Amino acid sequence: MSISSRFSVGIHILALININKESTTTSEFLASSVNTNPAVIRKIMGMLKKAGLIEVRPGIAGSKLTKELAEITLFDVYKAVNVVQENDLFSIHDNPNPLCIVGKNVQNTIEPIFTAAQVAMEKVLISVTLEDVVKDIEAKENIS
Amino acid sequence: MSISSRFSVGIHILALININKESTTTSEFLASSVNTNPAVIRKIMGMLKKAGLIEVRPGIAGSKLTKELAEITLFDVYKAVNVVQENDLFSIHDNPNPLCIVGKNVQNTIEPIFTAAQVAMEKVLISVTLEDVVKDIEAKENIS
DNA sequence: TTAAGTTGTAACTATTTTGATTACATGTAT
DNA sequence: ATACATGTAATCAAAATAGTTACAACTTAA
Repeated sequence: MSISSRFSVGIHILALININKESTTTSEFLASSVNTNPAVIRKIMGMLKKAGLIEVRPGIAGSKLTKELAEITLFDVYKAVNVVQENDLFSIHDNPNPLCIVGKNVQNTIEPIFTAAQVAMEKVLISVTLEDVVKDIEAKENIS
Repeated sequence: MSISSRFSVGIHILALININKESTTTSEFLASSVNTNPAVIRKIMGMLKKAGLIEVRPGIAGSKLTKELAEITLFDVYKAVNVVQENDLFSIHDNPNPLCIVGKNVQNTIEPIFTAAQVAMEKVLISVTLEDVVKDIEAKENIS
């Protein structure tokens, strides 16, 4: 099972809003770039808005970032689009048998390990900003 | 979305086979400790067997580990039970529009970042052995 | 003030995965 | 031969994903 593509779509949306900042970036325009439905885009934009990453207003076409690219990390996007809950990257089977030494203690033994693994992953996301992403997109474009 | 509990159940199974090594550990016994169905246990045991972590034979009750506890990492279990595919912890939306600078390049830009995040998580799993887990389970048991 | 265009959101759908369950063939040992 | 285990397939309900349609609410401009 994979983490929802809402995350990569969220990154795509934010990068494109920035790159396209001289024009108005509507959900329809974004949808044609992402290759999905405008309603899907609007739903994700609603999450990005709720997280304070973008400004969008009913009836008004377009949207813009509320912060500088360098001030938005991929972790911010990841949290915004709600793809992995706090301390819930790994699920642990519940109600193991408390009469068994293993059943009684596995959960408490495993949980901190799973948390550490999740945190290590999230730290990588914290270390990358949208500025890094956009610069890399532009660099790749110039090469090709 | 969370990573399947097959992983935590796999750890539970291996730990219990070891702790119970003086007796025979049947799928029914394991099922009662994990609190699930024996067929579920057998399916996961089949994966652990295929990965070379345990010995089980048709018709013969019980199973044992093929290696020392200290030689089995949680990463081995994680790979065995097939909960996350290689380079596929995060899914990326496909067929973005190649006529858009972002659509054309996001995938290639994002992929290495996602891979790095996944690897960071997996490194934590590599660093923990079943011996660590079993010792912690026993320590918790002695305290309580 | 009406018309056109956009966002916000709900409802519905197909697909996929999970985890549980039942059933039974296959294999082993007494 | 009987009893018991494992191996495995088929089936099911529940949950999440991603797409689609539809429409209300809002804004702007003619």
